[in-house]
Amino acid sequence: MDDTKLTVRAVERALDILSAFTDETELSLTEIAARTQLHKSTVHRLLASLEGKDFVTRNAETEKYRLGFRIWELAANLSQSDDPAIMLQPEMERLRDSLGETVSLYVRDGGERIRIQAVQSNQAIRRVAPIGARLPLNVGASSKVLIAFAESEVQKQVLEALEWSGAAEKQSFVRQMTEISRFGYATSVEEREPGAAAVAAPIFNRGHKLVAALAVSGPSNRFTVEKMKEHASQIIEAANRMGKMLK
Amino acid sequence: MDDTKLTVRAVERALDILSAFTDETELSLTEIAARTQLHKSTVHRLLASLEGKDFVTRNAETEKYRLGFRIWELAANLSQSDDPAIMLQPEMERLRDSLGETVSLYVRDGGERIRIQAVQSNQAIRRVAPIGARLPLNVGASSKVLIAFAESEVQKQVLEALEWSGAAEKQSFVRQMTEISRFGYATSVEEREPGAAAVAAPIFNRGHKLVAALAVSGPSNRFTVEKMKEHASQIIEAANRMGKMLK
DNA sequence: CCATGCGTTTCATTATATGAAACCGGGTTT
DNA sequence: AAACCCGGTTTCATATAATGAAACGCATGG
Repeated sequence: MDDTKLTVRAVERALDILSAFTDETELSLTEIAARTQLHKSTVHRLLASLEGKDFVTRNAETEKYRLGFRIWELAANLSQSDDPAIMLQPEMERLRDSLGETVSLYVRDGGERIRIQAVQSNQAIRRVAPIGARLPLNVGASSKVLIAFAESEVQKQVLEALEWSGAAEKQSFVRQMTEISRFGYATSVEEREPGAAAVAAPIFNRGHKLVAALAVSGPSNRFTVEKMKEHASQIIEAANRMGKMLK
Repeated sequence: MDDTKLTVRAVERALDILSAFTDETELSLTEIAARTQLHKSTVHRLLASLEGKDFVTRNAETEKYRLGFRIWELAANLSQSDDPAIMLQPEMERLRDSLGETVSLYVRDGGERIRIQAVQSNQAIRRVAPIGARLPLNVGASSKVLIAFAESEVQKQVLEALEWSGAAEKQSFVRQMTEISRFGYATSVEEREPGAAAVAAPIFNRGHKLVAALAVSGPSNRFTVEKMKEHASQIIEAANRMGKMLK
């Protein structure tokens, strides 16, 4: 076992303990021990350290542990961050590393969608589209998302833009939209570019307003429909997390 | 050196690193090392652990470290807490342990103030007042705070209630109010109870609305005017932190 | 009164965190 | 270019410090 550890086990364990509080707001020592698969004694010591630094406190009534005020302090100094494109980048990289495909971020600007951030897949064959690119809003997974979750007014506009096309087209369009808003994500296969496929999910800010679409895209032979469905929930989760960062 | 350590040093250090981000949103490894008085190598290992668990990430541009999304996750699950009296209790205990005096929390209800939470000094001689007690709004440090930082309408009401008293009284009252709102805290010595003194600071929620007054009180011989002034900033800080927890 | 469950403490044993020093890469200066 | 500096990263010998089994204290309640 020489897979050189460049991390500190005790710290990782302590952080696991903190992470346990994503599910529950209050946990007893033994509950924590159970969740983290650590021995009581260890958890106790770790909790003592966390409590000493005010990362957790005990509810004097229930004797259980909960997150301490230091988390607030950190979170406070955190939300005032600046450029969303930069803020969201780390999370996008996480997703890229997890799925191995290019991840992009789009916003809607009138009848266009603009690619405001991207982290490239590091695989040999990959989709490329420059940051800042202005793309049509009528094709592509992210476009659909940006429409399906937009205010109804925007949707009306888009529908009117379809004026020239047949009633069947319109109907299909409407059905697609309802489906997307139902499942929470959209897919596209070779819509804008031959050989390219993508999944996209909406990003809502803390005020529940649609602000962007998060898209994962790759070559359609590698990025099959099954794979896309398989990854959808993960992408949606990432989008949710990202949304929480935006006010 | 047998002062039994029931804490884990590595963890404490890691938490110190996290705490460093209360001041700055972005720090480089060496900056952190300087602040925490730890050796580069150690910081590096600790940061690797923190990064692995997504408590910090690196801004891909600047190569510097910043807080990771796990902090958001935690903070998110944190803010939905329920009863302010319970939420704020740990922070009040901190203050009590630091100053050694009884800490109370008051809200205004019409022409009264209500004590909604308290953590007692553990010293022999101590001020006592039961939770839920409804007290007059015209005397006491916390009363003054609850008036001085209230909407002007409330202040007008209180002033009208002083109708019967002389113009000099009124003027003195107004001057006191402006002073309090200027310095951010109020004091009282033997106003409501002989032998008792108190300092109070306002608690504003995240919407900058006055929601409560935080008071520290003790016997006036022990809790002198000098001591009160000395502790004022600490009390104000605690009140600020507590306010951040309330939406 | 004895079981049960939880938090806390002790303690020997060894894994494991530590920090000095060396290393690496990329800028900047000479 | 060579030399230098300055971040970040890795290595490695050392003893420090984290570990977990077990025991303890202390409630609660069967």
